[in-house]
Amino acid sequence: MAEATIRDVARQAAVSVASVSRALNGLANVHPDTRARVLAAAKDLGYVPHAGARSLSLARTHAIGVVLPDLHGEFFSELVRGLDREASARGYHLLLSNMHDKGDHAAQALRTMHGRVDGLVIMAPHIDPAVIAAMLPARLPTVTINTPSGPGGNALRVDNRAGAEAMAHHLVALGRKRIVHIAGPEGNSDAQERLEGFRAALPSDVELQVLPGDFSQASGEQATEALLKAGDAFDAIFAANDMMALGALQALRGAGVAVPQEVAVGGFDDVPLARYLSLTTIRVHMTEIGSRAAARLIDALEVRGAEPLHELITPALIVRATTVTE
Amino acid sequence: MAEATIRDVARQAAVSVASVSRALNGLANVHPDTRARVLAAAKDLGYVPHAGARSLSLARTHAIGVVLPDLHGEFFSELVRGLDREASARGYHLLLSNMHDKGDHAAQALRTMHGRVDGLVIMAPHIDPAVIAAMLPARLPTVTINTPSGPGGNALRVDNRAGAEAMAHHLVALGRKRIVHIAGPEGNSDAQERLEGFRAALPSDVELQVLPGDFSQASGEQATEALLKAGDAFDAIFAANDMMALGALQALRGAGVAVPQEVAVGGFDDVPLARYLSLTTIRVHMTEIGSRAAARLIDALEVRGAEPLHELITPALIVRATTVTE
DNA sequence: CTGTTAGCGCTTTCAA
DNA sequence: TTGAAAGCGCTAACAG
Repeated sequence: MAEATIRDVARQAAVSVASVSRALNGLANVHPDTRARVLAAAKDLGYVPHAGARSLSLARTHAIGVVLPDLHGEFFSELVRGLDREASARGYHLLLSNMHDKGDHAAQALRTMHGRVDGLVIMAPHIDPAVIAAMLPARLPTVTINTPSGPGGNALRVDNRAGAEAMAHHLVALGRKRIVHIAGPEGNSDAQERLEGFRAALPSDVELQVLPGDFSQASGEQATEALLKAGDAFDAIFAANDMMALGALQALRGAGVAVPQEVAVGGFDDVPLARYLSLTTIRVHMTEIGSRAAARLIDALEVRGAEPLHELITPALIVRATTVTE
Repeated sequence: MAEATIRDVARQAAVSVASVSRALNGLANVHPDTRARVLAAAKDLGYVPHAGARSLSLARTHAIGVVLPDLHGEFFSELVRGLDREASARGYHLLLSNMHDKGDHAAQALRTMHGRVDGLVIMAPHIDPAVIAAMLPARLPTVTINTPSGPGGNALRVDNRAGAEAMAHHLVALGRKRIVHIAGPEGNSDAQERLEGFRAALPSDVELQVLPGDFSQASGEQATEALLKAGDAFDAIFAANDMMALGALQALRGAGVAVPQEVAVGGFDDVPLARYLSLTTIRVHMTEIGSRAAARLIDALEVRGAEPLHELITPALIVRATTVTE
């Protein structure tokens, strides 16, 4: 026996499919008796509406597509949690699609979302906005997260610049004069903005040395080890993200360098690990970003004439033991 | 102008919709010229197939539903990453649905998946399997993860018992005689199995004290503090998961108790934090579990006559600095 | 209040 | 090799 359809219910209740649809969807114009019969028949047959068919008919899926790069664990789950919280509260599902591969596979993934979702949340700090725009399935409402986009469309962005500035002011206020920045990957706009904001906020009497990194803990460790070997003097490290800062911390510890007495260390993101290890950092609340993104998208979907909006989220400086002693 | 449909393409290419369908899906029986015209027209119009309509027609969505409880961050992302890796490699999407609420909302979430997904991966260590079975949308292929299910249907389970036994043997081999177990939540089958396996593996000359916990770091910390206050002697703590073990560690450190000299500490899960903090634990590789679950489900979906299978995954003991000195 | 019917966009017999 | 048409399961006019 196949799944019961609306027609089976109609037959069993001896009414038309239209009445079943109306009864089940709680429309007003249904006689109580009819409704009762329909409900009974539906329960009897274990009828479950076919969401796919419903979507096709309504041109509404109540699902939102989520396209993410291969995020570090904590980031990923916090972001998805935020998205899910808002989405499910408002009756939407999440359709996930990691964008690990290069452009080609990603474009493919995006295309297959057409007709499955009502809108898209897309995060791509490492991809040219023009490329993204080109892949987008036509007029699908979209909100981007941390994408270096021009105007037009909804966008949520972390104010990396402001965050990095806050870190700069903090380190300078501590009297640090020879500061090292471990940068993120080249093409990454977050990384770029953090570096620029940091550099711009340093007074001229502070030396800044920039080392390459790739956001991985290992790269932070290596950069720091190289630094130590080179014998250059420095009194602070600001890594473009927490994982690299933790790597730096490890290298310093291994070399017997006192933190924060000799070298202060700051990161960016405030991953759970950072709190645990008392790392001074810039807090980026991914859960909140996720729910805001979902909220904005759903608003755009449901509220007619919702204006596209660019929202800049200012992250907060969290001072912990890697920059100050108690 | 609305989205181009297959009909627009047909008109533009001056062929029937059937030919468009055949051409676009790469069927053999299409004249090269026709195919070329269709491809040109499709590209010209920016045509993207409507996945929803396609699904309805094929009775195949190429999506798998994922129903999870509110997992701790690292768990969640690792599991989802594993699922996604396998799913996207085999051309499937993931439709997420967190099961935070009690049964009612969860059942609702499950129902709305009917007609949107081809199968379900469901994880619910805290819910009665009978309840789950009752909510399942009819004959939807399903694989359960760590669900205390009876036979029937696909199931992946971590061998909690074996893991806990390994920990017991390890602690006993270290000569520990007064061991404390901080347990997980009452209704949770993982927690239960870990306790049972642990208890069963301890020789009679070892004292075991069981304290309640709820898998949160705070509960591990509190339990340990209470223990210290009570003044009972103990030389090892085995927490039912890593987060509680970390809480215990913190409490011990705060009280100036030497780990592992005075008290050895073990956890369960091997979350990233555990590695970082050198916690002895039992490794549960969630990424692998995720991809295996997806693989099994897709096999069941695509391979005719794939036998339902119960797979027991044995986790490994990872010895680190909280139980042995180097 | 209820039933009939025409789609939603696509695939797939079945004939030609 | 192609086209016409039925149909996937549901909703929404439009008549009664």
